[in-house]
Amino acid sequence: MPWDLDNNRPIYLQLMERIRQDIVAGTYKPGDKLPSVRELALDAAVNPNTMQKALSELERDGLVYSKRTSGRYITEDETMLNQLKAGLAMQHIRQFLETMKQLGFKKEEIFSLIQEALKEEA
Amino acid sequence: MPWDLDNNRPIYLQLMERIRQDIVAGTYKPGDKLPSVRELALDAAVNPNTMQKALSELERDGLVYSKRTSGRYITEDETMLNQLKAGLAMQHIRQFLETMKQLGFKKEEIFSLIQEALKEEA
DNA sequence: AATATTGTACTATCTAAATAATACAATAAT
DNA sequence: ATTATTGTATTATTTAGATAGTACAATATT
Repeated sequence: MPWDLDNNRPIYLQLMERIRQDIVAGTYKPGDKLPSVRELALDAAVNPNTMQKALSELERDGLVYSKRTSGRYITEDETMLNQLKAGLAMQHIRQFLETMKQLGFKKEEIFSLIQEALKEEA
Repeated sequence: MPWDLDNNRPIYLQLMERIRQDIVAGTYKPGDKLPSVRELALDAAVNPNTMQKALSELERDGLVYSKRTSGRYITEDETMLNQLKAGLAMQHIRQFLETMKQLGFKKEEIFSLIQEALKEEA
C-alpha cells in the first residue's frame, strides 16, 4: 500500500503516524515482528535514517521494542494499545469538530453532513 | 486571539489556513479591509516576510486582492466563498472519516462517538 | 508640499529535516 | 566457523522554511 507522504510535514512524523495507526488498528498485532528498518524504508521510498528515527520515536513511546539483532516487535501491552486507540479517536474527533465550528458550521449542520457522508459510502 | 502555530508545519501554510478560515466563516466580510502585513505579522508574532508570503498565496487563490498603497481587501465574490466553504467542509469530513476508519472504527461507532462528543458541549 | 503607511522586493543568515554514504557490534542462519 | 541480517551510530551535504534587515515606489493623510 502507498505511504502517501505529504511534503509539507516532517516525514518521520508521518511515518510514525502511519505505523502507529497500523498498530492500533491491528494491522500489526501485539508481538508481531516488524519488517527491518531497511525494508520499511524501501517500501516507504524513504531514507533508512528517516525510518530509523520514526521507529526509535515509537520505541520511546513504548509502542515497539527492539531485540538487538533479531528485529523490532510490537508491544504486547494491549491495555496500552486500547487506551491509545481511544485517545487518538477522541483527539481526532475534537479536532474535527473544532475545525468545522471555526468554518462556521453549527452542531446540527455538522451532524447531518456526517450522516450524509456516511450514507454515500455504500 | 492566539494564532496557535505548530512548529511541525510550514508557518505560512498555517497562516493561510487561519486567514482563509476567518474569511470563510465571515469573521472578515467580503470587501473588508485586512490589517496591514506588518500589523498581522506583529499579531501573529511572525516575521513580516512570512505573513507576506501567506497573503500573496491567498491572493493567488483569489481570496484577497491588494490596492497598491491602500491595503488588502477580501474578495466580494460570495459565490466563490460559498463554494470554498462547502469544499473545505467536504474535505475535512472525508479526511476525518478516513482517519477513523484506518484506526479501526466502523461507521456506527464513528457516528455514536460524534453524537456523544456533540452532546458534551453544552 | 511633507510625511506616514501601504505592498513589495532583495540579500544574507540560521535551522531543522532529509538524504547520502559508511561503519560497527551482535546474533541468527548457514 | 562463516556469512548475512539486525539495529544503531556518525559525518557530510542539501534543501526548504523562517528570520533579520533594509529598501523602494505609490498614494493616502496631514
